[in-house]
Amino acid sequence: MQKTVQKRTLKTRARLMAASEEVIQKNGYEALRVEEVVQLAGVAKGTFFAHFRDKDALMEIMIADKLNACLDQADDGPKPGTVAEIITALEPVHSFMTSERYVFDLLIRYSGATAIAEIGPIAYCFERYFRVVMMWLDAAEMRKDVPSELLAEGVQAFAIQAMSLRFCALHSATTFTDRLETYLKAWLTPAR
Amino acid sequence: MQKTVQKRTLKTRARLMAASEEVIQKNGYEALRVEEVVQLAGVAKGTFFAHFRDKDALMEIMIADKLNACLDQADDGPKPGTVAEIITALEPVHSFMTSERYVFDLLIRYSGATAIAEIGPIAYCFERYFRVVMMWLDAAEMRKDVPSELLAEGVQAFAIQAMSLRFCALHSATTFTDRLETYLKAWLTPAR
DNA sequence: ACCAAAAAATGACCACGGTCAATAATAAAT
DNA sequence: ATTTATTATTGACCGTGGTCATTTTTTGGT
Repeated sequence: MQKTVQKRTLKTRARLMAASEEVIQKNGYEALRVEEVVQLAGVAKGTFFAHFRDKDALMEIMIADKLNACLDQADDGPKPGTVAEIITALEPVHSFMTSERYVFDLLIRYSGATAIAEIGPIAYCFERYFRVVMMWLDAAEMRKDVPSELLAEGVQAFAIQAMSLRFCALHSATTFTDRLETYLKAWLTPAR
Repeated sequence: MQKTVQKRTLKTRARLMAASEEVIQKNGYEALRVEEVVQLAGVAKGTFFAHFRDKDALMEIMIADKLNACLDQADDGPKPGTVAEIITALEPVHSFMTSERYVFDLLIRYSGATAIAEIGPIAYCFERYFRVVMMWLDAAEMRKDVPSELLAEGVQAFAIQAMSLRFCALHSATTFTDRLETYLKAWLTPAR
């Protein structure tokens, strides 16, 4: 049982990803068509699906890539110590996550892995988001009656809630930042 | 400008909904095919789309229907006063929401209205969920440093988080109920 | 250099949601 | 009762994601 991977495989895959990147650059994520990608990459349709389980699998990779870049940015900057600073530090992340409705929906759908074996790139990003925030909280002046893992999970939950409402006309009176700040102050520094 | 609605319209619509109900009973929401519904209802495919904008629009209605029944149940029962009681009271609601991955995803996707004019049946359910919880919280012994609207929004955010993780193999060590209880205790009755 | 086996690529084909010009049924006007 | 305008239905057709038997390319052994 040998299972050599030919170098041509990597080349084809690279071509497909480059083509995808180009297509996304042009019209955004939602408008991406597999047909257009394979045509630009100069391969047959079947080849695409030999490299990616389905269209979503490609999207997961492309979106997680960008999201990781945003998380790098958040990770490299100065450690935020207050709620306002945390929100500012996460701004690029949240901004990308809500850049397209399609992107947000896909992120939510793949935020948890369905099976242990296949923790996807997006689930990994959420894990990273969680860890980054938890580290910040550990060093910051926040409530100490509950472990910081719990606090970080809560930050994630509230961020998702605030982002959801960003798409919602009913609640657009309050801005995303204001809403998230209200949530996080109440969550991280309760008065009682 | 007259716009009479023929009675045959109502009849056709009722047939379509009855057929949908039957199909869903048989194989669940995800497996529903428009073709199967129209065949069972004895109408052409085009007729379906004259009655519902798209497949999702039908799903919204069918799912919101069931969800409203669950909310009725929660609303009619005795008012819960503690975190544990609140979770118990909401159990039928959460149970239905996570009965199928497909259902949960659709709920999240339509939880907020995209435009004021078209607040859909699912967005309405979420509004209802929020109001029911807020009323309970008003009468319960919870933190009073923030308004109960905020508390209720938080409960919703945490419930969604806990439900998301229910689908996630990585976090399946903790049960849904335990996790939600941990969240809500920390949110509603912080020690400081 | 040649051959057999494994890996990769191909494109015709299918499933399914959704559209629309054409047709049929109904209601309103005379 | 007949005509006209409005509303509802039809089904052939399309776009797009995804499949799979077949063909082409690569690899390793001799």
